[in-house]
Amino acid sequence: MSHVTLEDVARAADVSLATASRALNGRRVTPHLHDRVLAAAARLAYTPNAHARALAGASRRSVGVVCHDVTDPYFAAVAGGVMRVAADNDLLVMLASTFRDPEREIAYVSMLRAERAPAILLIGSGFEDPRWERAMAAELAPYLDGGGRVAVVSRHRTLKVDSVLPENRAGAAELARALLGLGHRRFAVLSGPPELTTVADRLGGFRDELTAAGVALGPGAVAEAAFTRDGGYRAMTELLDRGLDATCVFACTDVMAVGAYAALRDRGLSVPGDVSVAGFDDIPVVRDLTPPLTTVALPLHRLGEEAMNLALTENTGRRRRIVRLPGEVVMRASTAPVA
Amino acid sequence: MSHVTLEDVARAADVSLATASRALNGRRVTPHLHDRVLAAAARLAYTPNAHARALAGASRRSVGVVCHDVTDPYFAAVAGGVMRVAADNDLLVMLASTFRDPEREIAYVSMLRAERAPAILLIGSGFEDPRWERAMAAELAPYLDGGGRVAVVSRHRTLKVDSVLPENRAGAAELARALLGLGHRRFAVLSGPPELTTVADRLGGFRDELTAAGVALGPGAVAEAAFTRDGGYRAMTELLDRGLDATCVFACTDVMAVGAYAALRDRGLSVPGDVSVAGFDDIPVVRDLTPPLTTVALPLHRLGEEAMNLALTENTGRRRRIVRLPGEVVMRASTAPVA
DNA sequence: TAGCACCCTGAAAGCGCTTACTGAAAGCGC
DNA sequence: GCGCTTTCAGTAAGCGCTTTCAGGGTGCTA
Repeated sequence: MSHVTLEDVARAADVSLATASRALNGRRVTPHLHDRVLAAAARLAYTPNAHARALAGASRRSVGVVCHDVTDPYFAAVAGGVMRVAADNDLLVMLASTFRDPEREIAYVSMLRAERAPAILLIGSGFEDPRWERAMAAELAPYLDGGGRVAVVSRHRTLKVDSVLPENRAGAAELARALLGLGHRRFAVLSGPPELTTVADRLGGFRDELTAAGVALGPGAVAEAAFTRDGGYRAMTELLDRGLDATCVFACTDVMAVGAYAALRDRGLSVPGDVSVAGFDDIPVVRDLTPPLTTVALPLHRLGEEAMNLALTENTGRRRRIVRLPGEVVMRASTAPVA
Repeated sequence: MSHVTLEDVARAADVSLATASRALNGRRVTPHLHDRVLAAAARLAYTPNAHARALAGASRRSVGVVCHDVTDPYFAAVAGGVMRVAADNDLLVMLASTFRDPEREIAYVSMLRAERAPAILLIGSGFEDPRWERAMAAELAPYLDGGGRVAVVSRHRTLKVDSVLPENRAGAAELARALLGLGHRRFAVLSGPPELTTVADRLGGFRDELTAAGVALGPGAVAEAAFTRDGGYRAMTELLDRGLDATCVFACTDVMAVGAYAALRDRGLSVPGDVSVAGFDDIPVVRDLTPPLTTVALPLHRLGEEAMNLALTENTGRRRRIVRLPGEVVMRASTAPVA
């Protein structure tokens, strides 16, 4: 496990350590020596030790990212934006998937802190648990004090850091209007874990708009489940078992809508013949479903890109920066006018 | 950007650096001092500097992973397996998405080498380009010599490292048999970039099995495109434009099959009424397509998990380890018997 | 030719941590 | 009670690199 060190290179090139370092880092060095160092480095297959560099004070080209689940198409898309920016800037991404475990999320932030990553990204809805919030804030505070930058995507309001926020509430409201415009008056909702802020926003925006139009969303019309395909399946099935009395179902995420399609199909119901279905996010696959899903399209890649932009640039102002990205309702064939 | 250091903790606890270090690392220390150190560390919100630790010789808990595109459901699923094992072992994952750029892949391996990651995973088909192969081998050799571990998933044979190999050839052959069993005799194939080894294996296995059954795959029956949804769309459209003369289309990856569905739909053709379609991989979404896609199911999560297992354990033998994971043909409604 | 400014190179001081190694104190048998 | 082992805290030596600082050429001006 012995590595070629800068000292080896310097010796091979018959120069001092300092010169070797300078040559490799593109500082001014006599061309002659410069070439000799580079040749020696290449010959010895020298790879600088990133730890030593970091310790000696060189700035690190890395970024830490914590998300719920890389497997989920939503996060995969956002992560895609992150990776794109990272690749364009030669950054190393330290990615952690917490599998939606709040404890693990904090543990990972701690690890990233230990790595002295200059920036940390938190991707995905926060947890509305005061204890968790306090713990996370405590973890982040010294990091921020130490000059670390933090950016969050679609994250709880109470974390006072730079944020990228999809306009969940407005998007859901707009979707509600569009659905009302199709003549729907009886709705059902597939909701996610109530402690997630995203749920509160989307459900809230949707419900408020209905209320404004004089349409009520009965307590039995909302089913909760995990933000997964199977969660959507279960929630839809539950609604069906309760005796669904709705012409339109709103799934808080597209992934849940996919499960809902399956549940409806298994019951022999057709979309949108028997019931219209709408989702949220516009993950890549939903346009290829049959029927293509009506949804609120979020610029998923941009969520990741903008977060990286926040994380990579110093916040010079005194206030936290917030990038709001609007969603756009995309009407597809999964929603039909009420007969 | 000044951080709390171990020295600060030691001073606060009124012990020596060594004692502080030992206490924090769980070495034997008088309980009294032990508690004092831990209390001081907590009070100061101390986070050890991972670089300093690594430099001083502590083993690193990290793994480097390079894949083509985290956005792709196939890689997302494999990465999911990787992240799961990482989470269970408290490992930090340094993930790079190369966006299918061979140069970038080598550049990332170099970065990972600089990070002194104890293990590197290469996920996704290799490039059959001798120059690239040589460059990659040159990059890997000193890393392996230095005690680094490398594991690859679904990767070129010529890279002499521990590998996890989905049985592409056998899987494609089995699929071909199943399709022949349905009575199909005229086939078309949506193929990927020919320099990818995965393509060679899947196409080769499929074609050989047809040949063995006395069925030929004409040159015009194969369309090449990128391993993406849009690639599948384009390849399918191209086949259609050529005047598709097949009862069954084999898409080398499920993602391409998704695009093929769309292309067929746009031409008003039905699956499997007008043409049967089969894919490969069994990415999560294909069972929710209409009709659900016949495919060769690979244990995607396990690909990632097994690779991690290889990467985390020392190869004690002298030969490289190979874990072969078989695919299983899953017949769904996208393929029908020939009338 | 002497003097001055400049540009490069090399020597050396850390960055924050782990870990021999050293040494003191305590426990044991005889 | 003396010399032995054992236990555990402290001292200090690096890990590999960047960077400051000092010194020695070089080219210029006077």
